[in-house]
Amino acid sequence: MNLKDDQKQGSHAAILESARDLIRRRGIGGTRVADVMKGAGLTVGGFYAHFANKEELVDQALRAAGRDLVSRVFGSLDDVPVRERARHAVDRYLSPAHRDAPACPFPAVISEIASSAPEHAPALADRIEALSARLGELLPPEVANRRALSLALIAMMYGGLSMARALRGSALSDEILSACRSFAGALIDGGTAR
Amino acid sequence: MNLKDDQKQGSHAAILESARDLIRRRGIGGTRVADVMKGAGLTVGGFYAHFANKEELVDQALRAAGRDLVSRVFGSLDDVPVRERARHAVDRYLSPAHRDAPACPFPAVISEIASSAPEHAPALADRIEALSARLGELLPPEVANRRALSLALIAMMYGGLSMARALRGSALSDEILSACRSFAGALIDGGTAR
DNA sequence: TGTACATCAGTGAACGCGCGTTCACTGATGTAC
DNA sequence: TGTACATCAGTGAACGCGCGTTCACTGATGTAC
Repeated sequence: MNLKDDQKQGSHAAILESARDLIRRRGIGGTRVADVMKGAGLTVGGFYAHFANKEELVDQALRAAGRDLVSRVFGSLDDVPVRERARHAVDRYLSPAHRDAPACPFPAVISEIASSAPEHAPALADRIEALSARLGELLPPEVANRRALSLALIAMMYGGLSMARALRGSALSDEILSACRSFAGALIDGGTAR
Repeated sequence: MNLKDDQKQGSHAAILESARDLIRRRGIGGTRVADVMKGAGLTVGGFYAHFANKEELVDQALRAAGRDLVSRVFGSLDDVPVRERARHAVDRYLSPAHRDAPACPFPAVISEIASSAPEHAPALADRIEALSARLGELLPPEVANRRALSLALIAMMYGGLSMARALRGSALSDEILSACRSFAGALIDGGTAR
């Protein structure tokens, strides 16, 4: 592993990082290869020495961003009481802070996958499975139908965050986040009694 | 009102209808002006006699599609018992049939509004308000916090449908829809007891 | 150690294509007399 | 009623721009001897 290789590896990581950031903020269609490279401190031409094409970059960026989300929003909850962990994670995801500086790529990307980029559906499915498995672990111990509840919660979290992002700056945006936090909490707690 | 005017009005309506259909299926970015006109049985050039630009078309199409949704998915529930109406509407929205032939433009559009088409945010806000008002009316009479519950339900419906559409064709897609139907129902019924 | 050559990450201009928009033109409908 | 002209919805080719991709080139790093 010589200097050249180190350099190339570093560039590769920087390109991926830049892509993740842009995709989160602008979606797939809104992310330009030239901008990704600029964000990594490079110029367009070099891109194709790192990735076969934009599609490959997007796929890898989506998977990386999804992994990141699981560990950042749903991780480090060890010092939170067991039965409050899920609620904690949900509140974190549905916070105004997360709306404004999203760590989650899905809101910007799911509808594109549905309507114009079906080639990324497998990456999405993988990430949703991972997310739901993780959220399932966080649910209070008595919950029986963990998987179904996780999926429904993810739908509400994703849906609420997406709408809130689209309406950023309005009172309605905050209202949606808070309504979702409150009823997601009700589902988590109610779930313990069923 | 002569023949020419009739003709132009008819074309105008056909263009809007075609745009609504394409937007629902492909989103804003995926909808080409030329395709819209083709769908209306016309050619590109004539478009600008009807709309100032693509943006104006999209805005009007979104508003029309939203109105349509409210009346089609949340309408004609008169013969359903009062306390089952909301559940009925939610089930209809979250059905596989609606996933595959969407009457709802939001899944294809919300993330675009968030990331690259903020000019349509007002149209979206209007439609969400209308939807939540309508869903609020359908909730069982005892529900207190109608507005918050409506918003949370809309988030879950929208989120679930969007994910299901992106994953169309997989078992996970059906699973998400059914999980959302079930927990939306729990929220509606649980809401009556609170 | 020094010299000549090879490798290869990155540059930046150019290419091709798709798509929104423009515009000169057509032909059917409407109006004047 | 018929004829000449005006209007105007719609046509289709062309334009301009943005963006993904290509490619000849540069210059720094690595290798052979």
